[in-house]
Parts: sequence; C-alpha cells; structure tokens
Amino acid sequence: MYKTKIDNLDLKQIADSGQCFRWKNTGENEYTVVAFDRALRIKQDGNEFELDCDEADWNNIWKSYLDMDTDYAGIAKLIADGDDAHLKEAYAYGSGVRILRQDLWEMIVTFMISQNNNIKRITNSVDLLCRRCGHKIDGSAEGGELYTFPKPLEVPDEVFDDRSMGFGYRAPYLKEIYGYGANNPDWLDNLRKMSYDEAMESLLTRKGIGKKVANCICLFGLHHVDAFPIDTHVKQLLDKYYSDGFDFERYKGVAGIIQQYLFYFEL
DNA sequence: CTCCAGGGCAGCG
DNA sequence: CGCTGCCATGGA
Repeated sequence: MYKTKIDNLDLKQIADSGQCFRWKNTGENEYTVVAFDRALRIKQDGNEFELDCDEADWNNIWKSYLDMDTDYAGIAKLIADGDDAHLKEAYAYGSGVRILRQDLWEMIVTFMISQNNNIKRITNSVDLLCRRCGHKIDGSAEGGELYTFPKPLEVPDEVFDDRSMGFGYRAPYLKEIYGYGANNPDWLDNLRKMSYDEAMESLLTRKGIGKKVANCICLFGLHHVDAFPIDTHVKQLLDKYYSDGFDFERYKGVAGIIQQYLFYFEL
C-alpha cells in the first residue's frame, strides 16, 4: 500500500474522459487500472490517494502513468489568467482530468477501433479482445478477472474474422496492424523516438489510421501534448464556442490537455 | 424507421 | 486538392 497526495487528479473524471477503456469502477471512489501487463487498485478521498502497490512500483511505473511530471497547476494558472469563459467553465467542471501516459500499442489498436464508434461499443470490443487473447493478470479475481492487452503475435487472424468481437468494418484494419506490428518489431520504439510531426507521418501510412486517430495515438500513447484530436464532438464544440477560431498559439505545448478538458465537458 | 457514435478510404471532379 | 458514399453495429 502506498499513500500520496495528488492535486488535479480525479479518478472518475479520467475514467469517463474517453481516453482509457479498461478502467473499472471497483468500489466507492475506487478504480482498478490495467496497464503495462499490471493491475492497480486506486482509492481516492479528495486529494489523498491509496494505491495498492509498493513505493518502488509507484516510482517506476504508476507515477509516470498518472502524468505526475506535467505541471497541471501551471495549466490551471494559464486558464485562469486567460479570458476564455467557456474554457474556464470546462476546467471548473473537469479539473481532475489528466492525460495518462498509456501503452503505445494499446492506444494504436484501441483508437483504430474507436473510429466512427461509440465509447460503450469500443469498451466492449477491447474487453472481448483482452479476454480472448490476453493473459490473466495475477491476483485479479475480485471484481472480475483482468487480462493484459494482446501484443502483436498474440492474436490469431481468425479472431478478426469473428463478427462477435464487434469490430465491424474495422476488422481488416486491425488484422493488418497486428501483422505490421509482428513484422516490424522496432516500429513502436522508433515511434517513441520521433517528433510529433514524424510520428504523425509514420502513423498515417497505416490503413485505418487517419488524422484524428493518429492524433489520439500521439496524445495518449506518445504524450505529444500539442496533438489536438478533432472528432465529431470537438468539431461541434469548436463550431459552437470558437466560431472565431481557437487560440492554439496561447496553449502551445499544452493544447492536447486543453482539448481534453473541452472534450470531457462537452460529453 | 432514421440517426449517430472520439473516422477513414476509395472514387470521383 | 475537396467532396461524397460507404463501411458494421447497437443504442436512442
């Protein structure tokens, strides 16, 4: 058990913010998080957190995952000092939203599934995929068994042909990316070394990854915080509240986080 | 019944 | 280039 205080972090807000599809609400103010082939139970009481791990795991894994190295207080000040009334309202509503540093492969596959899809169906497909092709994580009996996210070579082709997975028309894209990942084992590490623009270019060469999905992968899987994914909701919100244009220049370097506040508020 | 969901692709002009 | 129709699927 590790205890710590964290500001600008709300488990429920993050769980509902549409960036992670494998968080489970396992109790009052308690979530079970699955990432990097591990599970972690987190309990929140205000800004006090109890994490079901030791201090070494916190320092080595979860501290980074929860984006403790980003200055969220500074972003709060940037918003407060500005004159964007709608953004201030959005921030007041979801100041506990963060951009998690999630597993890159999981983000690639998950956001390919997400295209022209809804969060409930995305969650269901991801869950079915993990259950069928991942392996069980130790000590995950209570609150349902937990599984790792299937890596390349861990998903047989027939899984993509199975209609009950709910992949719909995206199934061939997923089959292709799993094959590409298997044949190009250095791809993920190379992506991690690239700039935002380079990563976008590499991602866009894959079938089923367009501009929006590539931006989500850059933001959630590579932590390129300037990535600003524009989906149907963000497009609507930009039209509604920012018909004169959004001030990307002011929020350069944190635009992706701002986008997430706006997105979460719009939901 | 239609419309929509954290879109992208191919086929046009 | 931009525009359009289509893609599979379940819920509203």
